[in-house]
Amino acid sequence: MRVTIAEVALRAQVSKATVSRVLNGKPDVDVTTAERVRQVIDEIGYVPSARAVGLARGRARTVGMLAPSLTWPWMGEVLQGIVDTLETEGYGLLLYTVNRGPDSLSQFASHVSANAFDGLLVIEPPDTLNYIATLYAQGLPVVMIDDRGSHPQFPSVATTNREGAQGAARHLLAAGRTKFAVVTGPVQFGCTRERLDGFRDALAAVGLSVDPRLVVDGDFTTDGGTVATEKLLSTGIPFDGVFAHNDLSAMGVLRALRKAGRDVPGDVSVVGFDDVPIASHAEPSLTTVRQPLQEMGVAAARMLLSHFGGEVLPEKPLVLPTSLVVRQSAPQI
Amino acid sequence: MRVTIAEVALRAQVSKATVSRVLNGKPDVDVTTAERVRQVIDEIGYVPSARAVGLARGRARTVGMLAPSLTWPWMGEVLQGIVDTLETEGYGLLLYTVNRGPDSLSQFASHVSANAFDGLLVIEPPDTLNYIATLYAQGLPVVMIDDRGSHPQFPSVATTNREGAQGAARHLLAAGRTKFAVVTGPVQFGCTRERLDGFRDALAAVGLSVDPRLVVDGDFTTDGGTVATEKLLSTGIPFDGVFAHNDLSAMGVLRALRKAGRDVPGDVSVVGFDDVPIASHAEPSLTTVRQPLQEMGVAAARMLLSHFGGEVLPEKPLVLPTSLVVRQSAPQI
DNA sequence: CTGAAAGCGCTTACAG
DNA sequence: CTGAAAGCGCTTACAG
Repeated sequence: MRVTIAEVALRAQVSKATVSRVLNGKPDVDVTTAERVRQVIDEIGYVPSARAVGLARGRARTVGMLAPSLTWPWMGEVLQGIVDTLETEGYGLLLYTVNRGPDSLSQFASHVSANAFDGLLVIEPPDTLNYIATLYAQGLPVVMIDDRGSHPQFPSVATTNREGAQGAARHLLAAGRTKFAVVTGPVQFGCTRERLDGFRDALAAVGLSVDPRLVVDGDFTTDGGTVATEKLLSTGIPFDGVFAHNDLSAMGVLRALRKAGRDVPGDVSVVGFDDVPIASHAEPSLTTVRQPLQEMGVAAARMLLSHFGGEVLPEKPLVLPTSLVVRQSAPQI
Repeated sequence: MRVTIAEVALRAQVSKATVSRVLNGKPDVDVTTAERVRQVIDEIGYVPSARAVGLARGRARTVGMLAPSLTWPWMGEVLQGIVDTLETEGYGLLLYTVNRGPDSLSQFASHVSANAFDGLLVIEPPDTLNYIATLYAQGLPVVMIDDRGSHPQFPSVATTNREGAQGAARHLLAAGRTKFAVVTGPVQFGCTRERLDGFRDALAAVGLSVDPRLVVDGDFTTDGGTVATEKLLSTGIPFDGVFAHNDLSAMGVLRALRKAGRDVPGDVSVVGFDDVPIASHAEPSLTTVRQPLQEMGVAAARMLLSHFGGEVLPEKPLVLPTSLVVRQSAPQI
């Protein structure tokens, strides 16, 4: 049988209200009474029912997390940051992915309506930005981890795509590279434009530019990176530095260059973006612009928690800086 | 303001009890009454409060998941299998990791006591087997995803470590390899023993064996694999096939062999275990024993769900078969 | 400082 | 077939 607050009240010879006060650290409880209640609680190992507390208070002390996929190489980092942060405050994390077609999303929607969680953390599943915006407008606290430069109209945590790309360009320049190629991310992503712009900006600052024929669309996959590189090679235009918009693409770039007999970094330097675990295991290991994924998860979770604590959610995105991780594919000179 | 069952009852001109009956598909409701209630529900978009339903019924329709780390390369696969399965049945997943020291676990314990979830899925965090066993003994439905051959005294899903290792051995034999080395997993793990035994068994069946000096302890990390391989090479004993007990180790093996000037698979064939995403991106790509991670997650979740449906949890582990994935590091001959 | 009572939003015997 | 009432296990004004 479950131990309830009534049992505690009975044994401590007080009312349930007083037990509740002690439990929640309310003021105006006699010190000795409080002590007695605490003893009883320890003795019988009482823990309040999460559901009953939630129902009475109207809050679940639970956060929902919406993620398009759990198998992406960097998702674990973000999740880990989130879970660690929430657990510290005693909050639970309800995990949703919506990759089982249309009724998948409607099921999620019903959990929202059922008030299953107090706030939502989201990594944008395809084509759900409007939906999320609606939820936010309806009063659900939402913080998005903006991995693709969507710049939503609600609170979010992002990273410095532009500055990160600038850093990549400067690093390649410092290594003496002058002829650049770019394998982009999906064109519809904001981060793709930002990374491209940043890269070009830094080159322009020293009077250089990227030959438009050496900017090839990728799709953030390894195979896409391979195909893109084959296209680059087939132009016959020489290049000695490649900036891939994510690490998976960069892996494909490495593979294609190897197949073509180009030495990395001897003939060509390669820089990726993300710093997923694979990056350090690549051959050669990958120089890349590190996204602070775990920190972004932590920041998003903190934002939501402090909102529950009474603070307003910031309108502007919280932007955490990238950093360049130098490895063999584009070594320091 | 939240729409409640009372509102529906009022508009449909019935009692809350009747609305509840319609909601839960109970028999003995007049067809036209039921229809009227359903219309009102649709009209005002009523969704029952998860907390209130949970409190009244004593069940949360939520499953807890305890995982030691979310950043392991294969964790995403397992999680994805679990979440997909639970979502299909409308169950939520509460995610816990307990890697913030001792109070981390006690916080989890209090969520257990608070009845925050109806059942627990677990990938064993270090030294928690007894604790989990206690929870199961106290009546919490538990299913463990046994990734390390712990063979717990409660329901679990596992894979064929022994047979998988046998397959690795046979594959190497078929490729004409005769002198074998092994980089093991942590010695205290059951799966390490099973993989070692299986490998030896298959060799013994054709009258071969592994030189004991060529069996080196690894620790399931890439660096551990590198160190182990350097030890193997320093023995001066020739070998032409390496079986690493997981893929991360195998990556380290590849790296060390490359550094030592040994060609893979020309001089040495290498086989790993797991088939994590990195495996296909290794250079050369890694032949490995595939663990059906996502399927194991699905199976564990299904087991729990059918238990909620009234079935008893099976005492024996559910064992899903491994399969050999042949890539360049140990090609088919 | 403390208790009785109402309320959170449902479900479930019990009557009819 | 349907409703009134009690109950799930808490919290929170309201009195005193």
